[in-house]
Amino acid sequence: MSAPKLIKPTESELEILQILWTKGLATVREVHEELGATKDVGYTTTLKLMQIMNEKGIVKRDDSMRTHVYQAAVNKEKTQKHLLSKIIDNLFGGSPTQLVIQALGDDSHKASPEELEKIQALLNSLKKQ
Amino acid sequence: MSAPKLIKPTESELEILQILWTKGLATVREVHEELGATKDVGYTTTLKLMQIMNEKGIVKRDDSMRTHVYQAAVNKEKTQKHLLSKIIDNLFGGSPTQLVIQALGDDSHKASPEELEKIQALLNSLKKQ
DNA sequence: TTGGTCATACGAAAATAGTCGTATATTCGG
DNA sequence: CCGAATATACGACTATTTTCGTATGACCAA
Repeated sequence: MSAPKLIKPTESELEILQILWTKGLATVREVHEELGATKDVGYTTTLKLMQIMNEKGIVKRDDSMRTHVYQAAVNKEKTQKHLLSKIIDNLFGGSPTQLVIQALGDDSHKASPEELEKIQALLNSLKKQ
Repeated sequence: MSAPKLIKPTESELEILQILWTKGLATVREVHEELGATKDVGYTTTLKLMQIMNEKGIVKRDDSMRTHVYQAAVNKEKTQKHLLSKIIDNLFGGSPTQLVIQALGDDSHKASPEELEKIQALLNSLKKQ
């Protein structure tokens, strides 16, 4: 067995992870500027957060240059699944169905017809089993 | 407009809310004993938590008796929806579809055929719109 | 009535998370 | 070479959450 490594990123860390998952590689400044689109914090705050994430092993960095380059060190799908599992237990009493129903009924995040088809496809394959 | 009251229960508060949502009415001792099934904290910890929740308006209590009786003061579905919405943004980049896909693929929380039918039904009604 | 049990109140320590100021080093244009 | 801009390191302050010790009062059985 390799280390299971149950990571539990905080909310701020999750915001940064999202950016890294999208960009692949990024400097602190790049991350900070993208964060600036939604929140307003100082540059050193972002820096510190990313340093801590590095210590925790959530991100990796290449510090061979003066400007360090970061990337996510945790897998996106694994992290999502892990956190979601917690939420299913914590918020939906262990029932993923309840979660799915609430999610699909969320008016502020409507799913497009194409997305509905994706879900339908997945549903079909689950039914077969 | 009535007060929107955006409540954001912490994790511990959520554990307590789950119990109250299920039981309807409960004393601190009852909640604490049910909590004891999964975690191990002191009685006064549970008490304090519930007192704080009362101050925040997350729960209501009847303190006309020596032993106070608590109940949830926030709606279960509304709370789930609200927190889920945050998670969709925070963890799934705003895509409920991605969340649904991960949730349905969670091996540790399998959905039964009946539940899959429920989801199918909801999916059908969404497609019609 | 009195001691043991059980209840709430309350203060405050401990743990976690987020924020930023300041120091210091590197880079680069002029 | 010099100063402005930009980079990281790091300590410390703030806020929030979780935890529990202790005080105090009510209740009850012997």
